Amino acid sequence: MNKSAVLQAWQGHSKCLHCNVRKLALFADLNQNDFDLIHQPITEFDYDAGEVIYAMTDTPDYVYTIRSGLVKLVHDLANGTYRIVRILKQGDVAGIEALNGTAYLQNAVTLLPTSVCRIPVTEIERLNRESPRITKQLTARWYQAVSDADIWLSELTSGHSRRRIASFLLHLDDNKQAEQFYIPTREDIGAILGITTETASRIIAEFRRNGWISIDGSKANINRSFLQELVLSY
Amino acid sequence: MNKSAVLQAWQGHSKCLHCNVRKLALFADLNQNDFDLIHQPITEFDYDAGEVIYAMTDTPDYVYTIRSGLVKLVHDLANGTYRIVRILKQGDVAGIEALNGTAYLQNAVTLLPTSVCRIPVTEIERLNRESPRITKQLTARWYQAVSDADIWLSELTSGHSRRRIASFLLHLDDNKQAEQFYIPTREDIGAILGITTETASRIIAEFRRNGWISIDGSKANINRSFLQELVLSY
DNA sequence: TCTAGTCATTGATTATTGTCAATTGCAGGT
DNA sequence: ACCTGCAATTGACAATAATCAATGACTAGA
Repeated sequence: MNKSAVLQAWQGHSKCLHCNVRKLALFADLNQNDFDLIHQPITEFDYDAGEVIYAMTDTPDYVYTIRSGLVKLVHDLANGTYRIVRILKQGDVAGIEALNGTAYLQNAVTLLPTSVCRIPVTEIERLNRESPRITKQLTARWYQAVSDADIWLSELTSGHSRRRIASFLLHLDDNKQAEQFYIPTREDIGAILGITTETASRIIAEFRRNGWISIDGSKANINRSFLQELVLSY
Repeated sequence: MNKSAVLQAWQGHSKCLHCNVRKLALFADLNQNDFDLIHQPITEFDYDAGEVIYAMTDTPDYVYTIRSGLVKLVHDLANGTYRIVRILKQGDVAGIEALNGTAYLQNAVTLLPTSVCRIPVTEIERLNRESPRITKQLTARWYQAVSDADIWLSELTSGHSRRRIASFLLHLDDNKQAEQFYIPTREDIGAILGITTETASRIIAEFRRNGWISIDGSKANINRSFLQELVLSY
């Protein structure tokens, strides 16, 4: 496992206000006065790909905002396998369940080099008591988590694996932030869709032969129409 | 579709305070003063089995608390099939996503005769602004929704169908509120686990022959140890 | 009690996926 | 350029699940 670097730790009001991803994130609606309410430091962390941001066994004291990069939420199963329940991108919140004080529901692991802001739960609770402007964003973030979970559950685990993979690729394409999107390893795709690595590999290789997807390393482009047709017909 | 009956509509403070399922529900921590803040009526509805409490296409103006009965959240897929993403029981909240104002994420359909309280979103928002006591419960309910979705996603859609069914039966047994638990139709079990009706039927019939489950109509009992072993080994 | 309708079960067959194993491709380090 | 190691792909075969079809069981009404 690689080492992570702490870039900056600051008293909330100094830098958050001018953060260039804030408009996407949990603090989108806060103003100068709100930031002055923050007592504990908000810390920025940088991770290499494959590092653990938090584990299920960690005390749930922080919520994380993703500044850049990509994060998978990994649920370990009793039989030694694992499932990936969501992928988070810039502006998304990881570990919002810490606000309930019980436990993190999954492990958060970076897929790419990733930068996050670590926000103490105590500060979010304080803001929620003393400023109305965080409340709407919190509701939106909870909604996002439930909505994503439900969509993954209903869309990505239904039908044959060919349909699931097509559906997942379309989902990645919908959420891409550049011309290409990051395509996970075949093993991770298997853990997302509930199929084996080999099945994932076979079908993606087939899509590639069909010209429905072009892959260069971990970047990919798709031809949406063929995949959309496949999703509907199966 | 059957007809539903409105039992009572009241100004919040009069009956909620003495409601016998309140301690389980969203209003668990509220006091007399909090109830006095409620302006719009909270209405109790009774449904027969198979009725729709709300549909995805409805305007998301209400959150529902389940007083008794059982409710399935049904996500319709583009290809005409459907998936069940959760089952809700007494004390659970249905439609919490209405608080984000966008849309209901699924259709809520009763599995048994069911009684609910319909709470206007405006009243929850008012309470959230004016009383701190609802905030903790709201967080807990959002957490519950995310947690349930993630558990269903990771535990119930992993492995072969024999394992999934065993896992689901254990889940039902964990959440039972009496000696027996309600076992869904084989079609619904299929829609929950992402398998066909026939496969669900075959495996449950097999479990029955093995003596791992006994079924009387829609009520069932299980022998946990055999099923637990199966979940771990697969 | 009889009957229509729905749900559950089972059989036969095909299609899909998992499993085990080998090979190929590719990136980083020397 | 040459290893080394991991990821991706492919093959062969077995296991599992879907599909199509029929039968049995049960329930609400007539």
